Amino acid sequence: MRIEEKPEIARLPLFRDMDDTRREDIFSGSFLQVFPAQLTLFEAGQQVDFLHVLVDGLIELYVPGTARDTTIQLIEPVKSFILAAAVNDMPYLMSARTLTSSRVLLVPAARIRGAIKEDAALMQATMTELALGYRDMVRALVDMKIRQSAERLGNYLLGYSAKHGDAWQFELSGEKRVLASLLGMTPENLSRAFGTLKQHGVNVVGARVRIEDREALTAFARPDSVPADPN
Amino acid sequence: MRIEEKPEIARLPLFRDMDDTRREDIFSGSFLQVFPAQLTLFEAGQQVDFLHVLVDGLIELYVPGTARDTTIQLIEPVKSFILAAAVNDMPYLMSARTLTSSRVLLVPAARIRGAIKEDAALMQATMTELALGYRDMVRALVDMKIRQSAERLGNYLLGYSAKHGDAWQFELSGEKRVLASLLGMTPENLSRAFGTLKQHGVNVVGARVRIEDREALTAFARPDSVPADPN
DNA sequence: GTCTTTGGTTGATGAATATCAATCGCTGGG
DNA sequence: CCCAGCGATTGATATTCATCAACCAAAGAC
Repeated sequence: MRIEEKPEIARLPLFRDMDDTRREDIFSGSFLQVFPAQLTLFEAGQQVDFLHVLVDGLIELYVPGTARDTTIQLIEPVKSFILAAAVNDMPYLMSARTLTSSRVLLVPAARIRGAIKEDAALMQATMTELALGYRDMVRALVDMKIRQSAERLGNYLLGYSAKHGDAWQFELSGEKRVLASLLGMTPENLSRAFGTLKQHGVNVVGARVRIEDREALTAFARPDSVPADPN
Repeated sequence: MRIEEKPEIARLPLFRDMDDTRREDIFSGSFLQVFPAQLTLFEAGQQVDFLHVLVDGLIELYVPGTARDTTIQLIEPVKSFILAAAVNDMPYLMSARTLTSSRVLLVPAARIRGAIKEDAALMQATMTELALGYRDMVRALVDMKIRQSAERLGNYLLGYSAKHGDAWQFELSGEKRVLASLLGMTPENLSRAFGTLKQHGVNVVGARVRIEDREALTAFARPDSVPADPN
């Protein structure tokens, strides 16, 4: 891959501050690949070969369970994922599949590990990313423990809005069943949760969500006092 | 603090592989402090000044909520904690309190950050710790999402056993109400969960737990196929 | 020793969520 | 056009869990 092709990748927090020639070196050993929708990229337990960067599309990270999978994170472009496994050469903890047709940059994990040792800025960025990921998981865990389903949905919508320039209306990406799994509820209860939120300033038609009364929604969902890093 | 005082600290995965003189340098700027039980060490949102290493005692990390706190992790000696916040100079995401009288090594965060830049082994160990912490949180989240309360308790007991040399009997550390909060249930339901586990090979008297039929417990609790890192 | 406190347990009840089943509505195929 | 298929929704019911209240048991105060 040539770096000029994807300046957005170079602008990712992970790669932004590192040495230019070293970044180009990393990218020269990487390749961009297109995957169709509903394709499993890797499975939990497998050996990690690549750090992944989603350039375009939508990816679901999930943990396969005997009865039913549970979604851990939805990855939207442009974002790197499974950094934790890649930098430590640990087996994948989760599986990943495309939800829509996606373009993914595959960066050989060994090359990343090598570059981290050489480049202080990359190392710092890696640690920051790992720490942010950790904090995200703590937030998700607390969310799951202290809030009930409609509140979790409300918080998700507020967070989604905040990540997209405080948009007051937007389209949900992916199927609602995936969102339900991400939020730790059944699809049936997600429907009912949307119903509950109607009384708190949220209007939903199909995948289109309108936050018509942000204040009411905020009062209902009681978001974290310390908001998540938007990145 | 002099390094000879606490060789166990030097043997922690985080510090084990780093340069000896640099480690001594870090420790020379640190100090060991004794805290009584039920003392808050720091609160969520505060500025991070120290990386903490629990030398002796028992620490609870929790997220304060409007209605009720939720316990995220119990720290047993010898173990470092809040590394993620310390290395990135982010505010604490959780609060910490002693559950018993505890001795804690306080390592100035700035000194750790400086040493990481200089010492490749320390850097590698830091990244590994961060990644392991991340994975622990993912596990806890999945546990919360896919298992019900008695199963979570069963898994906790199996994990505790595994961490302590596959002991088939042991004393629970800390109050049961804290364990209940850690496992995301009320104290009442923790009692009932122990009752349920009686039928699956677990005998409990007070804080003493005996796993009398590990196979039955395992069958009931269905632990992760990929077990957690014991460290 | 008895009393008081505190954490734990037990039982009764209600709320939240999952499950099961039926139906709706869109979309693609013929 | 009509129908088959699939995701979403709605309703009825079952399960899990929290809440509220009473009680128990161990530990400390006096």
